[in-house]
Amino acid sequence: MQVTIDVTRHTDASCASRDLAVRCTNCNLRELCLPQGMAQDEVQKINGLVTTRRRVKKGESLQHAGEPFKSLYAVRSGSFKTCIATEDGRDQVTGFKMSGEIIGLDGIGTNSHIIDVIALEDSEVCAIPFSRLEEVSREIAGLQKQFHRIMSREIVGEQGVMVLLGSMRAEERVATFLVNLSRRFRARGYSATEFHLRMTREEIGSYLGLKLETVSRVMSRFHDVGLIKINQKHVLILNPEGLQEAASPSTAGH
Amino acid sequence: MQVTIDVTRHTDASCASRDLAVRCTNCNLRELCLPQGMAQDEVQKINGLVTTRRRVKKGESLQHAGEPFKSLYAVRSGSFKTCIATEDGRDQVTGFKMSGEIIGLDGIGTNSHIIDVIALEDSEVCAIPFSRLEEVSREIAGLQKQFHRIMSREIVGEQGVMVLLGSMRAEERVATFLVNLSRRFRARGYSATEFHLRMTREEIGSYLGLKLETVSRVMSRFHDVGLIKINQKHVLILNPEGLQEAASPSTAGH
DNA sequence: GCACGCCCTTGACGTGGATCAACAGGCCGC
DNA sequence: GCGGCCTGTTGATCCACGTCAAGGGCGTGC
Repeated sequence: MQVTIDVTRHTDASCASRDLAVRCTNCNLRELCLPQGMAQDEVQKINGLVTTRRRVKKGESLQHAGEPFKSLYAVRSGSFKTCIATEDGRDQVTGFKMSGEIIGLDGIGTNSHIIDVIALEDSEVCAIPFSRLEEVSREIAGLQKQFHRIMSREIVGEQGVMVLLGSMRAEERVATFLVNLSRRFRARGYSATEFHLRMTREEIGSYLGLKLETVSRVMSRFHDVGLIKINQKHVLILNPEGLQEAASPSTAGH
Repeated sequence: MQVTIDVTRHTDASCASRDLAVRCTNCNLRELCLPQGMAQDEVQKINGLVTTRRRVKKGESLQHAGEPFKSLYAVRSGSFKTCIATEDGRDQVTGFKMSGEIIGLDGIGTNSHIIDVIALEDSEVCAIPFSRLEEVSREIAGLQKQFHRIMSREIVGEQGVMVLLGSMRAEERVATFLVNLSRRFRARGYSATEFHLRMTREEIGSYLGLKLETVSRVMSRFHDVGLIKINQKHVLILNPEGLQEAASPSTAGH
């Protein structure tokens, strides 16, 4: 009886058995996450970096704006939205984070977070104490390099969003969003053409600088012209090339 | 005769005498630039980081998208715009860089630049070979920390622009832009209320996600209601609080 | 199994900023 | 000093998206 219960626990918690829990070496996300591109022996040296796992229930927050910055988090499972609340009451979604992605880089500059991070589903993260990360990356050049790459890619990704917000029309924004999600799902071994949106139309709209009605309308239009099949949060991409084309119109135009 | 010429050179190039040229220790920008917040003895150790100065004439480019990434640049004098050209022909200004600010962080992730950087006036930069920066920051914790801070602030700054582009109206965008410029001029010891725009209306519009006509109209409106006095590129801020209020409306509303 | 609330969809209408167009001022080369 | 070009201003019109409103599907708790 006792035994049965333990086993169930291990199963539901995936590879959450105490010892393996904090090992990057054995993590199936290592090629998406912090250890990506690092040599095998280097990865072993960073096993100790992750001190704790943390579970965050749907709707709960992982970090709050204003809190002191201590740790970065690597998403182990589930997904999150990152939001900024401005002084004047605006609240905007600035990104969605999936497994293997790093959260908390906003806190480094001022030692306190400026971004709220909220779980879109029951999720789990690996906490990486930042002072340890800095120490270890002074010793392991591969870790240092990889951390710099991650920050730089964050910067580049945001520039992409700036272009989206600054110069794309509603249809292009939504198409770009779907293509981007599709790529990220594929990179994680999921279907690139069929997936479940974890966020509401309002959250998508906030991220894309559109109102939820516009997001809904554009998706319906894509559905009507046969680019996708969409039913509430379930998405099926019927014509990936067409969607890509809708995301950056003139690309295939020449 | 020979002597006279040398002296003139030194004057015009500011502190550009060969030895001092590459010294962060003596640079009057050290509290805005890479050495900011570092201990005196640490700053001495990074003197050697800057190997070369580079002059860039107005309209010339400092780096081009697609070029291999070798160095970061610290703006020594003058100013730049950073632009992304997307595959589908869009070209958007993603930022303006002033003295003390670091350029080139976009290249770290992929080892090649994705951003074009163009001088808005005759300018000068300090080149910081990135491999040297990584080496030295493994030895000097203060440099490592400061470099991480700079990257993090870049990320946070871009999130601010995302909020601007995603949820602000035209007047708020322009007001925010002017307030931001004002702060940066003040931080550099210039007047916060009277300055010269180095960029055109079109460049401002591209950055703010507006058309040049809209930028012009909004500025004229600000002029008419007495917030600013604007004549072509010359700006005089008459009512800083009012402008701040226009930038985030409900802030002072409660 | 029913009722409530949340999320999504769809329609009708309004508007902020884009577009199109004309013109004016400043700067540069000749 | 003059003409051409680039940049900026301003007006008239248009349209993409926002706003307002109604209704429907689906999950959840009692």
